[in-house]
Amino acid sequence: MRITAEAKTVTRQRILDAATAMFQIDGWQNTTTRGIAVASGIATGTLFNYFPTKEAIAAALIAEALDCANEDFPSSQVEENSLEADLFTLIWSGLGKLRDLRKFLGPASETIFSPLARASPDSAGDAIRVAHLEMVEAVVRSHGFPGPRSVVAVQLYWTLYLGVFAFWAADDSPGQEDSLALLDQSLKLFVSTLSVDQGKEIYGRQ
Amino acid sequence: MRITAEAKTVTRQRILDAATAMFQIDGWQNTTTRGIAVASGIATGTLFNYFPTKEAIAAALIAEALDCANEDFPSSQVEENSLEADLFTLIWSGLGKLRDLRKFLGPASETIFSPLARASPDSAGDAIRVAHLEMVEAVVRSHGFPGPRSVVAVQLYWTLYLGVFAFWAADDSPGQEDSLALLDQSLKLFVSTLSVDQGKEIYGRQ
DNA sequence: GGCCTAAAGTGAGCGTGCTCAGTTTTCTCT
DNA sequence: AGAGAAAACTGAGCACGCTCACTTTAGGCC
Repeated sequence: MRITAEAKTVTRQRILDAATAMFQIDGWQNTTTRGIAVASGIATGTLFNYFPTKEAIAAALIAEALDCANEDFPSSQVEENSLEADLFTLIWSGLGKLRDLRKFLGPASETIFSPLARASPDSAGDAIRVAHLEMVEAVVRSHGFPGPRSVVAVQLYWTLYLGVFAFWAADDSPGQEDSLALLDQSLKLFVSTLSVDQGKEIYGRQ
Repeated sequence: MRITAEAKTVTRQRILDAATAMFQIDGWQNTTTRGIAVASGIATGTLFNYFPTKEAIAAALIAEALDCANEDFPSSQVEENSLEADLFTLIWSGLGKLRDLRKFLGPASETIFSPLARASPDSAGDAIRVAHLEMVEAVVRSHGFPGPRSVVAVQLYWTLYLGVFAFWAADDSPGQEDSLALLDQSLKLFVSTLSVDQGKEIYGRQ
């Protein structure tokens, strides 16, 4: 069964490669599962032996890129960095890895990441969300904040992250500077809620 | 053409009524456009003379409810209220009007509101977003903050609002108290960014 | 090699959301 | 009222994502 297993990973990769190319050229909507299957040299049905849904294909591409960024992260961590700076590095490098996929990420992610429709908790994007939140949790703890966060705090973080993600995916400002500003702002807000959670009403407004 | 026009509004309402019932009973996914058409006593094709997409039907229901809340709002405004309190009233009463639709709002809104997929700017949910943002803009101005907001500020608000909306739609805590907490927190954050805008004049008026 | 089991692959077919050429109804004008 | 134009309605049909009963192939065992 060794040869078969190898063949499967090869086929899987052929699917991902074909999908990447087709998504980039024709966009998310115009790329059909039939098309991906043909381009990968397999039948339609076979495609769904590898990925349960069309979204799962995109999710696999995204997960791969973000995992790569997550692995890079610890080495780029510097002790003196603030929590904000560390989170910034983590998130921005993640987005960097996704740059090639950016053009079709918006439409594709709609179904994958949407915080709405929690009805299907085992969806394709759930693993990505959990993995990312674990990374963030680790970073937050490493800066001396107590864990685990409350439901509200986690929800707030994920909301802000998705907002940045969505904005970045469609951001055509030079160097994505608008996205940088939004990320900066969003992280400030998130970090400030952590202080409130701790019980210190540090967070002053007005 | 007067009779026809009346007949059209009647039919339109029959569609909306049938859709509401079916969405509530069978859920968003299990309700088909064919089914709605039959229940409304029209052909499938005719349904799409009234609403361009399935999402547009749900969007119409949502828009109706929110418009209703928007109309109620000015009367419930008290001069001494803080900006935060006013926004809270506006948003919470909007969600209140949506209570009946709550069960299927999540799945339906996914496609309607997703901040991702900005590719189709004339989508069904766009009008709702614009209308809501105008209301918020008006409230913010009435409290002495300068408008119009920067792209980043607006994006941030909409992100937070969607986060609250999504959480609320799936929130089964008694009295939706978790949603209340999240909304409270989110509004604090948003208001604080307005202050920052004013102070540093980075993202401020144009 | 010659079986046998299970894994892998297949593609016709199902149920969607949505379209559009053709039909029916409604309104206008004389 | 009758004819013509415009508006509204119709449902067969398309393309899609996905399924599943079936066929083909691979690997272990004698």
